[in-house]
Amino acid sequence: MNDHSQAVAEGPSTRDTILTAALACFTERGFHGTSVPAIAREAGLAPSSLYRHFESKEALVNELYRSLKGRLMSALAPALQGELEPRAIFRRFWHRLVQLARESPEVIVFLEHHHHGDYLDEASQQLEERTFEPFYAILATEPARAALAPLPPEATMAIVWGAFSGLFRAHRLGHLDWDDALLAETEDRVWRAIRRDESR
Amino acid sequence: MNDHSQAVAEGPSTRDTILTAALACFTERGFHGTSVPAIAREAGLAPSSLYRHFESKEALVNELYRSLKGRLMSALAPALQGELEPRAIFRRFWHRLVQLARESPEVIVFLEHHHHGDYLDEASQQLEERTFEPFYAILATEPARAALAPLPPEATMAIVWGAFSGLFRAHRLGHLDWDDALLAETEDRVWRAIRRDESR
Amino acid sequence: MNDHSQAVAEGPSTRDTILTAALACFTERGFHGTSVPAIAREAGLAPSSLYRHFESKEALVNELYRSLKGRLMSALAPALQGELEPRAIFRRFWHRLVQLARESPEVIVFLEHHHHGDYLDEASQQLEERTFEPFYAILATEPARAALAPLPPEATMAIVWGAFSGLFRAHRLGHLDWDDALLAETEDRVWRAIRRDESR
Amino acid sequence: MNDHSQAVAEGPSTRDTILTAALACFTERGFHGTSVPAIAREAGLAPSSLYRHFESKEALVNELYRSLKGRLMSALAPALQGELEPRAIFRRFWHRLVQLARESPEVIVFLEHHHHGDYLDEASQQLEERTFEPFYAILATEPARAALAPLPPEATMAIVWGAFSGLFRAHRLGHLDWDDALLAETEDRVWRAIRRDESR
DNA sequence: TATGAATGAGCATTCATTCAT
DNA sequence: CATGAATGAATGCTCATTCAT
Repeated sequence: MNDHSQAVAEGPSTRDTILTAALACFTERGFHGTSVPAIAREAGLAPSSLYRHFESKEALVNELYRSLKGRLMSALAPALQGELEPRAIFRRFWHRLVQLARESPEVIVFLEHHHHGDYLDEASQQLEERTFEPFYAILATEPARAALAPLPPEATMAIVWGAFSGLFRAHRLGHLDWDDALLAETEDRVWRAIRRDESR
Repeated sequence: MNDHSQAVAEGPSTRDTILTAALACFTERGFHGTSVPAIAREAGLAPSSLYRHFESKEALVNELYRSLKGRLMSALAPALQGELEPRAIFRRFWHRLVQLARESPEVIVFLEHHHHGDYLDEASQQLEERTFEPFYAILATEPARAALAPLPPEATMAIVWGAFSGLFRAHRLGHLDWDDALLAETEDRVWRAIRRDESR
Repeated sequence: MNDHSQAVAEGPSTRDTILTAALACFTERGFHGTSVPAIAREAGLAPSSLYRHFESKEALVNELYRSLKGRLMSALAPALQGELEPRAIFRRFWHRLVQLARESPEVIVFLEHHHHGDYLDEASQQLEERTFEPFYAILATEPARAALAPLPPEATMAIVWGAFSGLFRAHRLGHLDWDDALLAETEDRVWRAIRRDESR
Repeated sequence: MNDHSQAVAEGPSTRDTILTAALACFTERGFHGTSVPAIAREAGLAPSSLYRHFESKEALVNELYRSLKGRLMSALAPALQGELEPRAIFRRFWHRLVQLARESPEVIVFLEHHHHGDYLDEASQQLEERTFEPFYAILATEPARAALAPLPPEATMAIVWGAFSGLFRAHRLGHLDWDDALLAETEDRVWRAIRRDESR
């Protein structure tokens, strides 16, 4: 059951320690504001040791970026499972998003801070494009078109994500207490922005 | 008419040249990603010459930050002049915002990118808080409370600014053509998000 | 007469100080064995100051290489002026070479040590090819062909330069006192190696 | 016939693999230009594994240096066996040298490149001095003194080795095709440089 | 025997800044 | 006012080496 014969309580791998440290640093100060020694310090390693695990600082952000995009995508994916009625999908989408933001706010902060840096490689940039692909696919379906305002899909997504991001930031800065009531209320509000007028 | 006795066609002051160059650099690569030599190059000066006009790189961002916050604030201020009916205020607010984003997108990009960097001094941070003060004041008035959804003012502002910011970013990335029709449509959409249900 | 109105006794330019320091270091330890801080120390500067004068360590070696190749070439050039009889040319060639080796042995050491390093750029490598061009041209003339052994020109040059280089090295290591007598004797000896048998 | 009881087809020992890899690297880039990881890569080992076989990078060059000096010395030794007439000795000496250069050019390149590096230890440096000892001994004998030009023995050796080295380098760079004819011709030429005038 | 992990020292280079001119 | 020269500090990264496994 374990690759050792004894059930040792293994701590996180060095690699993961570094990723966690890097996430903290990049989130707080951005890519250029974070030095490799700073990450190493946070991880409790010598700077040179980072290079056994990552080829370069750039390779490190990219790895992190992809990993967090992955977490975002898999957090959102279940929103498309179950009842496919637009209103329900949106509700699940918003709830998943808020849940992720509550559990792992650094994921959101990092991703908001790091899209389109020139240090992101091709793979990361392509991933960026693909993040919302399944949702764009849904937006193109007939039921969705019937339920939603006749906006370009990108505009719809921009409003939703933008509103979420604005609320998240206000919460982060302590301006807003994002409790369940507010969560429900804002979800409803954003839905009103994007739904077709006569719809529920 | 001129501060010199002769009517010389003066270009922008060196100081302004530097600010413009710095805006371009900071907007593209962020504070930590921008070096003083890079700004100097953009401004057509020697790096050392910058220090005749600004005490340090930090002083420069702060000055720039305040100047651009000022531009944002004075772009929005007229939204509060004239008819004070909430719907109308919001319409003017949104239109002013989009107009600024069209004319000087760097202002928006810079401000979105640079709030809450640790290089911002006390004055800048206080300015950040005060940006929307007059609008928060309006939100507190009776007519506004009657017209708008019963959200915390910060939530209302977060939704509005967030949606705008999301649309702006999509436009910047070429995902969205933000023409007048879309401007009008999105304005209406965001209004629906924040208005009290039964209101227009 | 001077670019300043006063006849100031100017020391060598910083640039030249660096080149001299670099020559000493590269000669003693080679390119890879010489660190930029070492050169800076030798030049009495901070390491970072080197970069105001040279773009990189590589740019520095290349500059040095070209400069010393130039000194070698202009030391040898006069060997082709005056009487063009092969024996006389060779004598002048050898004397010039030895004179340079006596006055500036580092030039010879450096050039012997640094041809064909992978840090030499295109320009330097082309210069390497051209060093002996005028002498190859002479070797192709009728009088030279008549006076010299029927060897490929490259073989003739290889023997001459090789013998010189061997003697120079022995001298450097203290194995040989290269006085005028030995100079004359070795010149005669090398000539015997390359002359046509029946010639003087 | 084998040091194991079974007739296993053993490849070269790891130690030899390392020496071979190191030879290739040092020959191409010099001591300081070659990193331990580079040697390890060439040898198909992990860098740390080198230290099981050699105490340090310096110990490795020194071992290599001595081994190759040994190969040079034993390649030349037979030149002193058989007929001891100076002309014949020289001919065998030259032929042996060229043969070694053809079979194992890296030996020559390495030795030319690595005499007198400061990383050579006492033992290696003493070996350097002793390389040509038997030939210096011969040069001191009566028959040799009678047959050779009255040059200091070091000068004679310098001319011979230098000429060889020059020809070898020209060959390496592709400037010269060192076939048997040229071999014979150059041998004759160098002999003419060092023989006493009236001798054959 | 071989290796993966780790690290202190060092390297080439850039940066923000100062200062004499 | 503008600059060239200079520099201490720091950056991203590599290296030679050690050690536990």
